[in-house]
Amino acid sequence: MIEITFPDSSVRKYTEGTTVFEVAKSISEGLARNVISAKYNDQKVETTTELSESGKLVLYTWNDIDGKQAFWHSTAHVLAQALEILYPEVKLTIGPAIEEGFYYDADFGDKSITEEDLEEVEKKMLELARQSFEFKMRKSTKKDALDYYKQKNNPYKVELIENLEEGTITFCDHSDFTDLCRGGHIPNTSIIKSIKLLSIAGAYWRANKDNKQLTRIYGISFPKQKYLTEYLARIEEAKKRDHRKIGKELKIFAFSNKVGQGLPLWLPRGVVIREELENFMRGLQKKAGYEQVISPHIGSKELYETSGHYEKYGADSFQPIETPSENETFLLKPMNCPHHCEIYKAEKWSYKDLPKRYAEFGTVYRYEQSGELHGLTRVRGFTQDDAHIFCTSEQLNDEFKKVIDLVLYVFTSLSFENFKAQVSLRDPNTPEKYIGSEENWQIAEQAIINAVKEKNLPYEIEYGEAAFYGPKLDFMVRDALNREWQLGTIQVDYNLPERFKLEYKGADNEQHRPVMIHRAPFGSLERFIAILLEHTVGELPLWLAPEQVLLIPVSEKYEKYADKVGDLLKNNDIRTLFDKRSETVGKKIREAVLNKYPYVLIVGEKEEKSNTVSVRQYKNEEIKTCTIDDFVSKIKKQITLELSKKV
RNA sequence: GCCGAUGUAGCUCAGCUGGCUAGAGCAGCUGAUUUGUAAUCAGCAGGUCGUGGGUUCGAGUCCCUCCAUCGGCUCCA
Repeated sequence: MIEITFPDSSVRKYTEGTTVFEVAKSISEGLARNVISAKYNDQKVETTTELSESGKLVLYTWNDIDGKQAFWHSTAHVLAQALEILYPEVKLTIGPAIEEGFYYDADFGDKSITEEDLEEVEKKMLELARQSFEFKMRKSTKKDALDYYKQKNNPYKVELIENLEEGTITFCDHSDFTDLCRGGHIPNTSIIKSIKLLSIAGAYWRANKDNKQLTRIYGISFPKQKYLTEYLARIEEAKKRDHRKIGKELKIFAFSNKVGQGLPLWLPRGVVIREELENFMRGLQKKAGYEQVISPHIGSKELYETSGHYEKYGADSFQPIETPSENETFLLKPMNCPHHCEIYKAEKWSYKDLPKRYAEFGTVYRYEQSGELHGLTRVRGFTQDDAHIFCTSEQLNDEFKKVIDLVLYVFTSLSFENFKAQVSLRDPNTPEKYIGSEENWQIAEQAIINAVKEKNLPYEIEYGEAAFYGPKLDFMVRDALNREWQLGTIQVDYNLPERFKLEYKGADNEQHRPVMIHRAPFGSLERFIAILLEHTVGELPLWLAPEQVLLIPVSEKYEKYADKVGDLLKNNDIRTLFDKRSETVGKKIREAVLNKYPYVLIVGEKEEKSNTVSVRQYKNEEIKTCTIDDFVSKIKKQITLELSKKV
C-alpha cells in the first residue's frame, strides 16, 4: 500500500500501481471525467501514470493553469503529427504550451508555409483528435533516442537529446506518432474539441539569432467549441481598444513616412493629454522636493564616452552628428542621465544639500530595430518623465521608498491596478555585461529588495534584466492584447557618479561620492498614454479629456446664449468646443458620443430663459438641467476628485 | 535586422481567374433646411491603386526591387 497526500492535506491509501485516473475516480466520478493532468511529488505526470510510491498528488482539470498547459502542450503534439503527415520532409523541434495556447517550431526546409496552409493543417488536426488516440509515455535509452532521430535526419532533436542525462529520456506516443517529450499530457486526443491555428512567425532555433530560423506555428485549443468562440470574441474586443486604432480615431497622434518610422507626431488633442499629465507630474514632484532642469537634445560624443554608453551602444544607435568643424561630434541623446550628471557638477555640494532631485521631461532618441517598433509603445523618439536623485548612501533606502510612493500614487490616480513590480538583477553568469564593482552591485541590489519588501509590494525577481549600470525596479502593465510593457522604472546607479566623478563634501570634511537614482514613473509619456488609452478605451477621465464639454445650440437663434455659456466655461479653464454647424441636434450628439466627449450641453429657448444648460454626460442618457454656475462647480469638483484618489 | 502577411480617396472598405473613363459609405465643399438628445436632403469634388522596374496588345489585378504597416523572433539605455 502507498499513501497519497492531497492538497487539502488529507491522506488516502491505495495499492501500488494505482493510476492517477483511478485515484481521481476513487474521489468522484465527476473528477475522473474532468481530470486531464496531474503533478506527483512536484513532477508532471500523466493520468495514466502508475503511482508506485507514497507522495503528494495534485489533480488538474481544464480550470487549472496546469491543466490548460497540459491540454495545449498535448495539442502541440497533434499539430506536430499533422505536420508530419502533410509535410513528410518536416523536421520537428519543440512545441511547448504558452500562456495562451501553444506553438510548434519546425524546419520545413525549402518549403515555406503560409497562413493559407494553416486551414488544412487545422482540419487534419481535428480529424486526428477525433480518433481519440491515447497519449502514452515511454522510456528510452539515450542511444535509441539518438538513433531514432539520426535515422530521421533531425539534427535538432539530436542536439536536444545530447544535452539530456541517460535515464531521463522519455517519448510520448499517440497514434503512430512519437515525439521526444518530458511529459504532462491529457489522457487522449478526443477531448480536444476545437483548434485554431493563429499565426505563423519566424523563430530562431534555441532563440539564438546565429542559428537557423525555424517556422513557428501558433495555435490555441479548447475542450469546448464555445470556449473558442469566446476566445475569438475576446481577441476582437481587445483589437477595438488597441491604442493605435483609438489614437487614429480620436486624433491623438499620427505617423508619417516622411518624418520617419517610429517617430510619433502629436496632434493637438494628444498634446492636451500630454500637457495635463506633465502638469500633474510637475505638481507631485514639486511637492516631493524635485527641481526642474532642462538639457539639450544632443550631447558631445565625449559625454557618452564618459558615461560608458558610447562604448556599449554606440554602434547600434543613431550615428554621430558631425559639424563643419573637425573633431567635433555630437550624439542624439539616448538618455538624460549624463546631462543631469553635468548639471550636478555645475556646483559644489555639501552633504547638507543632498538629496538633489533633478527632473526633466526629456526627449530621447533610440535606434530601435525596425521590426520592433509598435504604435506608441515602442518608438525611436520619446519623452521620459525623467529625474535623477543624487543622495548619500545613508539616504538611499529612504529616497528609494519615496520614489516607490510617488509611482504608486501616479498609478492609483490613473486607476492602474493591474501592474506588477519586477526586480531586475544581474545575470550571474555574464558578469562581463555589466560595469561597476561587485561590491556596489550588491549594495544596490539589496537596497531595492529591502525597499520593495518594506513597501509590501508584490514582486518577482528577474535575473539578467538589470541595466548594464545598475539593478532596477520596473512596473509592468499589460496592454489590450495581453502583451506586457514596462511603464515606471526606478534604478539605482553607483556607476555614473563614479564615471563623472561626482562629489559632495561630507560632515568629516572629506569628499564623498553620491549615489544616483534614475526614475520615471510614467516610463515614457508615449507608452504611458498608449496604455492609458487601451486601459480606458479612449474614455479618458475628465481632467485628461482633450475636450471636456461640447456645446450644442438647438438652432442658430440660441448661438448668442451658447456663446455666453462658452465664454463662462472657458473663463473657468474648462476645455469647451462649440458645434455651430447647420446639422441636426441628433447628429451632433451622435458625433459627440463617438468622440467620447465627457459632457454635452444643449441650449435652446428653455435654457436661455432660465439661464440654465441641459447636461448630457457620456454614456448616460439621463438629461439633467442645471444653472451654468452649478455646472461649472460640478466639473471642477469632479476634476478635484479624480486627482485626489488616495493610495 | 530575420520569418510570414498586408498596402486601393482624409477614414473604413469593394474591385472574381489581367479587359470600357477604378467604385461605395463616412468625412470635406456648395446649396437648401433652423433643427430638442445617437445619422435632414440634394449636388460637387476627391485616387499616378505604397515606390521603382518588368511581363503583356492591355496591369489595381501576374513577377522582381525598395519603403511602410501588421503578427512573431531577436534586441531593448
